[in-house]
Amino acid sequence: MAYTYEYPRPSVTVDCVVFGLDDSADLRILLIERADDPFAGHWALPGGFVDMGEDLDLAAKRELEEETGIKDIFIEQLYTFGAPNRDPRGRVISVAYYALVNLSEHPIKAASDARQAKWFKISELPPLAFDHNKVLEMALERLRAKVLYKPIGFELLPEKFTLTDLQNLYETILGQQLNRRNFRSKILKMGLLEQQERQQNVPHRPAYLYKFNKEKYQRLSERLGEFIFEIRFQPRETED
Amino acid sequence: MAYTYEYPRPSVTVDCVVFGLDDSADLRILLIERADDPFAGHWALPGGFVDMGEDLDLAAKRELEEETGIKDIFIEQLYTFGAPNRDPRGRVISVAYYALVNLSEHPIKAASDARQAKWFKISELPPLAFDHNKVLEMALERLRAKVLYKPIGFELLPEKFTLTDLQNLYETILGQQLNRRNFRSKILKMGLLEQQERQQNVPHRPAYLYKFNKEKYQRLSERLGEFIFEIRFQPRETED
DNA sequence: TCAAAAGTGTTTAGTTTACACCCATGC
DNA sequence: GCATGGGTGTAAACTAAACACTTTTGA
Repeated sequence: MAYTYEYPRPSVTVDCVVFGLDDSADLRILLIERADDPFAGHWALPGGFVDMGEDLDLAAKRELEEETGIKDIFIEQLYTFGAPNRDPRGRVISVAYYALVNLSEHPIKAASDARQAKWFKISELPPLAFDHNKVLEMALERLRAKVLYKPIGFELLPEKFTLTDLQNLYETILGQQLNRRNFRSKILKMGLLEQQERQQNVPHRPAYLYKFNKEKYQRLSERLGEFIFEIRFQPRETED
Repeated sequence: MAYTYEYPRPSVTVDCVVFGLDDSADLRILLIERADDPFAGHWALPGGFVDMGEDLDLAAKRELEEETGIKDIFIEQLYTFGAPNRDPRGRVISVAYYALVNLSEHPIKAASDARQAKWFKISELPPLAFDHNKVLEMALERLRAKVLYKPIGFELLPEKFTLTDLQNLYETILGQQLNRRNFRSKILKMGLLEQQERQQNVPHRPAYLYKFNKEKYQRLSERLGEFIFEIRFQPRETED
């Protein structure tokens, strides 16, 4: 069956930049190996064509699940890329999303269509298909900026985590070391973390686990607007 | 001439939320009256179909100029709206932009195709065509959030402005009164404003005019990252 | 001389930074 | 008992908020 229109139309795709944190608190990105041309054999962001009648967000979630088995995660629209020649097949406009996932609780499955999916360290990325390097770049920027004023970092951690886990997360994403004492004070003073039981079986003093109280955050942010959650550390300027 | 594809394709449009400040520092939005169905006679955001081979940003700028005569302004992608039934003509995905313009220096021209364009006060908006109310809502949110940490407010002012103009702008956008003394200290301490000559012919003590030094801002923000420019006033919490 | 807005100094409270010592556990 | 991270108290520097008086101009 064919579809005919009076004016030419672009294709529309969705692409997802999926971030995860590995055991050593390194940031990773989920990529799939393309089976077909263009860019067969290259690594690319998971994604695909939007169905007619399908909402964009749903298309992003569907493609992600089809290609990697991952579902029920934090996902948000990033930006729409529409440079005329970004796809050699013709005019393809891509609505990009970024997603945050807890690596340990969302193992990737073999993709249904035999394309393999793999977590790459941010520091060891292969060259990507299409303009996906640019998309990824922008997603990283967004993540770094947003993590400073929205509590989205928790999406990368399991439900219960230690303050050290959380600090490692911020240090990884922001690419800077933070003072332990001050980090803890700042985070706890917000009153959004709930202390749980202690860790078990660690070869050192066991840390308390914490849960992020999302409901409380949402209640407060409705009442108070932005910046209930703000993590920022500006080292004091040293004299020249 | 007709275009035939193997799979159905959506149409892609761009829509622009254009903000301006009027003489009494009220925020206004530029709307056009639709000539044709759907929503003939209704007010809508300026916008239209993206040409094949045309970059999205360019499409937004082109449509804006065609419909309102406005060009060479600050414009940035906002969000892509793609709910399956947002347009009665079929599947239409709209990449929304928002723009900031200095109302006095960019008068609107009669639109080429006789549709009229008009500046509406934010508080006196008509019901809009399609999902444009939602788009506008999101643009406002973005503007309110972004003005706190990026110096985009200056785009709404003429090149030279008084500190009172600037303060009025922030009070309008944020919807809250600010302390004059603290506002001035904060803004001037950043070192990004350059004092010019004084106002003339005002029936009170003439204020100094200032220019925003964009180059200096860009240099600093490259070196120092986010938050060189930060306007925030949090009234101290009162005891209950 | 009056109205209207411009411009500034200072106190106080609160926050952020920087720093160093003790604690609990498994091996 | 020792290695490993966990946990905390506090002084000093800085920043933000709140407040009220003086200045300059045109009418």
